[in-house]
Amino acid sequence: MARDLIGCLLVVDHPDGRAALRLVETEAYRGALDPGSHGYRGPRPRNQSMFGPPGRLYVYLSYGVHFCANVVCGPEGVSEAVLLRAGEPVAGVDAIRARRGIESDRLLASGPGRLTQALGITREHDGASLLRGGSMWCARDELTQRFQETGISQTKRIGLGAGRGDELPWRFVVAGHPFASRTR
DNA sequence: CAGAAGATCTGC
DNA sequence: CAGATCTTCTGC
Repeated sequence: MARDLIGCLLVVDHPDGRAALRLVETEAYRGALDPGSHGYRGPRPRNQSMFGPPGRLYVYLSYGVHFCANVVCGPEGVSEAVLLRAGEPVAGVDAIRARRGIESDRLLASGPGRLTQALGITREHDGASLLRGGSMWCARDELTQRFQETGISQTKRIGLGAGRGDELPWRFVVAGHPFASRTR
């Protein structure tokens, strides 16, 4: 699923206009099977939405500072999710730039915290549905298939400590894409 | 119950 | 490279 989301559009209708990113970097987190997942040790107040039905957002506060957004993928009770790590702005760039408060194009949504800030996603969007009828959704367009075929690299996930599944190749990124996050 | 670490980013 | 500062886990 994390791979399938590469090249998809993430669209958010915000009061100040619609913005969209083309996803270029994601990571898979596999719940109870994955010591790197927030769902590994079962439901908690913070991660409730991970255990809910699929097609919703799980948004959490990272390091007490930045929000990170996941798409919940597993059936109810199974906390599988895909962390959205980076995207290229394709619509609403002015609104995105205003929210980010920077000039550089490349840094607008290249990193999980930057991506949520770019789209105006906060903890209030935790549990929000990406299915029909909501104010945010995922979509494919004519370019999505190209991105899927252009070359998707698979690497270790970023920022995990040793023994937390840090060797697993569950990060997906469009090879060499300038809007991907830095690999540190 | 206190301390530490964590799916990060910015500015010094 | 330190700091910001929320949530969860571990050890005493």
